[in-house]
Amino acid sequence: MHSERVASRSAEPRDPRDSREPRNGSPQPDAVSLAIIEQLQEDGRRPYAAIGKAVGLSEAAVRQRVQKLLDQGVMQIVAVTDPLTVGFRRQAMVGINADGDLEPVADALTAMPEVEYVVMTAGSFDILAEIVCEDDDHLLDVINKRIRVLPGVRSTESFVYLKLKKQTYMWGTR
Amino acid sequence: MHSERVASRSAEPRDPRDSREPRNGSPQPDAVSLAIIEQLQEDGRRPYAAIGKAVGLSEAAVRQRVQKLLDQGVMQIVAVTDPLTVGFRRQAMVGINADGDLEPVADALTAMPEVEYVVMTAGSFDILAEIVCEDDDHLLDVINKRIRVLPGVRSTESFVYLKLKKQTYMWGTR
DNA sequence: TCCCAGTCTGCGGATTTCGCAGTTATGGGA
DNA sequence: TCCCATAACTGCGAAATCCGCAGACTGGGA
Repeated sequence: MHSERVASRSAEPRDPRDSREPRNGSPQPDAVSLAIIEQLQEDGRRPYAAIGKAVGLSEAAVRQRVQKLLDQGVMQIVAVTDPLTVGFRRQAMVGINADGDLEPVADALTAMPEVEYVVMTAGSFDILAEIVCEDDDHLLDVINKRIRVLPGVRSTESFVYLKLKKQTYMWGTR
Repeated sequence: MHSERVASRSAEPRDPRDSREPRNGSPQPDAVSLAIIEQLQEDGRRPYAAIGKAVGLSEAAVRQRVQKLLDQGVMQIVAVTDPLTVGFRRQAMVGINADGDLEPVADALTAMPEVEYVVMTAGSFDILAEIVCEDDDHLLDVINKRIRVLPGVRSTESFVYLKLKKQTYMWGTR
């Protein structure tokens, strides 16, 4: 039954456009690793043997690949919740405009524990940051006293969450 | 096998104001369950026995509570990645303004596989939606042909992702 | 007081994880 | 082309974990 071995490594094209991605040294996962990630996006606790059966590898091989993906930071296996249902009362997306290099601003945001998500964007905001707080006072404090005073920050605009409708991590499976 | 459940939580079928819930089924997990969630936010594969030691319960009790949290849709255990590092080339946040009831618009967005995140907000956008696509054409198609034509949608504004700086799921631990 | 539903504990048996040694494939370099 | 170093995969036994179940405990409500 080895007639159909999955092209496991560099035998496969691995996408011609991946020439630039030298950023953090984390290479593009190949097709098999993507399949493993998909399995774990469906159920983060799925046994390695079951994953192996699905992607055509032995249990040990899956285990080694998962460990490598975790070590490289390509993937994390975690519990996710809707913060609004577990005690956090105020959540907001904040659009930020800043002068000059955005990196220091983004790094400062990243360092804040209330900030869960930071992304640099093209468009009328330079940075989007998602904030999770316990109440209005807390939220106001973070935005007003900690974000708006960061060097370079020119303006902010806040979008307070009213209801989370969808939160998926299964983009690979469609 | 494992619990194949977990998946079908996207549309949030539960009404937040539902009246009948015995005790623990409430939208507010108790302190012990929150502690369990925190453990699993650090490592989604942490053994039940280790969690039990950390929160002061037996292995079996932890297992039962985790299963209930999963069944209730309070929490999911999944693999998360930065889509930009695993093959998806274009990602964007889209701010949407619409007329009248926003629910149908939000539901339509929720039904789209490229839409990973939908939240109704207060502020100059009514809805924020995060979109994951394979390339520019795909992204344009989703925004232009599928979102902007939804009944009630008045306008959209897109923020294309340049670099994801932070993505955390450990708000509980601080 | 009795009953009931919900939760916890303890405990085997089944399953999974883990570490390791051996084998195979890949990519250069001489 | 040959050969070696590295990386990846497999198989397997031991240890750890998961899982289902039965019994005990608890806090209301009738």
